Amino acid sequence: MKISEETVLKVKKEEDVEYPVSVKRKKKKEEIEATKAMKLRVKEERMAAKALKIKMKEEEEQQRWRWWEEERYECGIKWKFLEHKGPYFPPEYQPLPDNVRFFYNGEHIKLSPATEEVALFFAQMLDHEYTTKDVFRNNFFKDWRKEMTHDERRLIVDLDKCDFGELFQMHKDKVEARRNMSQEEKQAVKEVNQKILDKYGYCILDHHRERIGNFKIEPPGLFRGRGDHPKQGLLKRRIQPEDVIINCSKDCCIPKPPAGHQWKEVRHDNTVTWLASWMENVQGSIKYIMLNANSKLKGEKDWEKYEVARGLKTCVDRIRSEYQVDLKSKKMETCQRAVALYFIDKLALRAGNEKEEGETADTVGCCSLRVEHITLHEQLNGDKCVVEFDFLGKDCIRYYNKVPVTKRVFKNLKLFMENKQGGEDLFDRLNTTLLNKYLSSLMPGLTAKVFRTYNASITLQQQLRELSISECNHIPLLAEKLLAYNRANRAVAILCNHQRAPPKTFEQSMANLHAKIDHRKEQLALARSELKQAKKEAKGTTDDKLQAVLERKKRAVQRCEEQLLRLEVQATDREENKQIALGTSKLNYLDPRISVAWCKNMDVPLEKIYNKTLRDKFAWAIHMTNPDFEF
DNA sequence: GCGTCGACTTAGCAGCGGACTT
DNA sequence: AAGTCCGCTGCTAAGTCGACGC
Repeated sequence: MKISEETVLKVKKEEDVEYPVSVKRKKKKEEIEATKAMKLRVKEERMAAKALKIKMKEEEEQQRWRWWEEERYECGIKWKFLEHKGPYFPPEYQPLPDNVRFFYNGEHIKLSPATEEVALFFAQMLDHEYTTKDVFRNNFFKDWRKEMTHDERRLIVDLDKCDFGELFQMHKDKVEARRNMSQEEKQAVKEVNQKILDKYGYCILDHHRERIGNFKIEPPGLFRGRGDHPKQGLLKRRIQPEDVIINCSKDCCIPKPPAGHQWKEVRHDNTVTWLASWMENVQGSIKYIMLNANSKLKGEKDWEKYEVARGLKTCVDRIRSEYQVDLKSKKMETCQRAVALYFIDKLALRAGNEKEEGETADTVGCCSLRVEHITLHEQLNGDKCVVEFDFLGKDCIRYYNKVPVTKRVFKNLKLFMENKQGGEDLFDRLNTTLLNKYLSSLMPGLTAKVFRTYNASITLQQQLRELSISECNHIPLLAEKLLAYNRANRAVAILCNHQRAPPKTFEQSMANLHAKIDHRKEQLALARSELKQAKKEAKGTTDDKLQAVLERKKRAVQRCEEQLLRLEVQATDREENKQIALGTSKLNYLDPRISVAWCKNMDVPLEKIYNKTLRDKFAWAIHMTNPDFEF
């Protein structure tokens, strides 16, 4: 500290030394030359980097498999050749050093490796809210005891008497150490990861190298369910090669299991898209290794999904009038089906499959709605026949909405709720199978979720049309066009109830942005007064210098105005987006061709809307879409 | 018909790293 | 050069929906 202060003083002193004017000038000139040269160099480097980027992009584009220009395989066949290296397994557990101790009831206990590993899973989560929940703690403790040796199990009988403090500290230290790694160390880690990716991250599918989505076996740990999950805290077992089924071509180089191990099975099923699978022990479901979203297999399916949704566009009117008629049906099943479909269509609710009680958190969709999830209001805030929805949907995200409905729907709902307790099903004669059977009879491929895709995409298209007509008198800036796009996107996200927790730093970053805006406003005021002054001085003269100054000041004001507008637009966008997640709809619900066509029409670079991942995923749409595309 | 299984899509979040600011 | 911020990516849980077996 002291040294640096002295240095600063010294430097300052040197600056103060009086040189003869000529020397000063020369020095100044040299400095200017040096900075000029440096700026040039930086500029050149940037240009070179840019050129390289463009070249890489072109090369990548050349190599891209244009599967959408090829003929499709016969129904059900997903590939003709598939070769891969099998999944990547997480590293084996490394027992703790002796100086990291576990205490039970104040007494140091050396745990067996298996017990210790599970203890560490818990210790690592101690700063998480999970570990304070009874269900989590009880589940963890139950499963932990299963891993213990006979003696450990006899001794360790109360989780509250366990002291994981040193394990927790070690974990925190490790996180800290990782954060503080030097550039070289970080680089080394990066290279190791790259090697793993190069080896395990790709497969060969019908002569093309395709990226695998999740090529890593999920590491063991404690199950983190969402919401009030009855199984939270249970031990998620370590997966061994003996648990894994490999799927690949008969005539390919069969992946080798890790040394000393064997696969559960190697099969050659080209009617499925997965490369490997295993059974997960917490829920008993099957997990898969599959291809990346930019692959042919995923892309073709995605394209098909949007084509089905577009198919709905041509018959949605017919379907709507049909369920309007069905609302009056005497048959309970038909009547309930009509109301459910009305909700699915109007509110973009999910289908709502039945779930096994006690196995998962208590969430519902349309068909599984219970009486307690809706409240009927004959009159609410000036609207008649209002249905108030309040339930937990997928991922325990709350759906809360007050919706005016038709008299008929309202009357039907009253009927469905008659003589029922809150915990009973609203649609007791309906389930998703029944609903989907009916839907597929109306149009091939039509299911409940198609309505979500259809309504999301059609909403985007309509909103883009409405919002892109500029309300102001100037040519819209890029930022304003993007705000319009985001608003259209947001309308969809709200429809589909795609929420997010407000970012932890939201208030702070908002305040920062407003401070920036205020600063910019001051600058603008200053620029304006300077412009006024310049105008005054230039008035009546033809002095070139003064005219040039005037022009410069004019431009400065304009620049300031634009920057201010850009910041204000950004603030609006961010504020409106506080609790809304745009990503999910962009990724899963919005036909990319709508966005691509809009970008072309509005002269907006696609990169402003889609990041690299999305551009790769939607390469098919980017290639085939003309500006006149209509969903 | 009904329940279960299997395959595949949809979902939010944590952590990381690169861009941007100071 | 260091610090901050924010978008991207990976992760994996949680849905949908058809097939299959009884």
